[in-house]
Amino acid sequence: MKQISTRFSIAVHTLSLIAVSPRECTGDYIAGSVNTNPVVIRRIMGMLKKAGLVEVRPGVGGASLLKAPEDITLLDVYRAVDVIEDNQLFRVHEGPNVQCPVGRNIESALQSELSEAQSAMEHRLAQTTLSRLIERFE
Amino acid sequence: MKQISTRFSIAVHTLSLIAVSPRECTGDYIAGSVNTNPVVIRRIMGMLKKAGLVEVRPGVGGASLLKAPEDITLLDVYRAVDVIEDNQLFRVHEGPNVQCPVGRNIESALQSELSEAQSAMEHRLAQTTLSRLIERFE
DNA sequence: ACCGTTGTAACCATTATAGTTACTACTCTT
DNA sequence: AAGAGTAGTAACTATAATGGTTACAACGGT
Repeated sequence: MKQISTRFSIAVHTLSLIAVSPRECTGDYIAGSVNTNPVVIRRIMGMLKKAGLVEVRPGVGGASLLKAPEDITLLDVYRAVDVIEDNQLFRVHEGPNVQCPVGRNIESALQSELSEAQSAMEHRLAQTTLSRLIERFE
Repeated sequence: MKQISTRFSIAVHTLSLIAVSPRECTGDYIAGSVNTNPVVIRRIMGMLKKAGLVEVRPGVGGASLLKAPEDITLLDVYRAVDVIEDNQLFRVHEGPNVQCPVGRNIESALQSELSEAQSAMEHRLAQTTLSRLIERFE
């Protein structure tokens, strides 16, 4: 199957780097640490900017956090990079046969359970802050 | 982003139908309830069979559960249909720069947090049984 | 004015998905 | 023995997300 995009892990990497690094972090520098193309980083930075997590100095270059690392959770990043469609982790097949009792009810019955499972995952993501992550490798 | 494949929800639909239906469930009948192509159902049935959840009578047709609905959880189904690759919900970017303290440590630091989040989701799936689901629409 | 940087658009190769057609193998019924 | 209906699979297709790439315009400091 498809997994959740590396956009998420790259975004966490990027934010960690900005938080930790003493020097100005340009897109190229970050790309060098992540080991990918600078455009990939710029795309992700655009999402992080839109989410209000970072600001970027255009022209001169360099990014900085808009929130303290203690106040950025993995859930914030996960949401910022728009990593699941329509905010629904599980996709449910559409148009089941409404003549059938199963077909008629499966969607709502499943959705509530799947939402619970998704929430459990996201709740756990919300418990890890960026500061907690970076303290492991400073 | 990509979401988790409808294979999962179709598999749950299929098992529910088998559990609920008084008549023999052929692939074509299930496909009619799910509203998809019979081959899609047969493929999923193959996975459910391999996981030991159902048995299918070849030739004559019809499927039946190999476990009681109380003993089949959503996690069992989710695992059976092989819905995430390598059993890792989150994909982490590969080959970060090991010269960089962030690049060197991000993978293991992230992996442990992401595994926790994934486990939280799967644990919640394990709490819902097929019987609990079907009692809502019998 | 120049240079390095950011912000995008456009394109491409790869991959998973889900539907479809087609064919073989199997079992029961007649 | 033959036929009808079903399961099992292979193969092909269209669609879409991903992640990398090139190219270029806009911006700001030296």
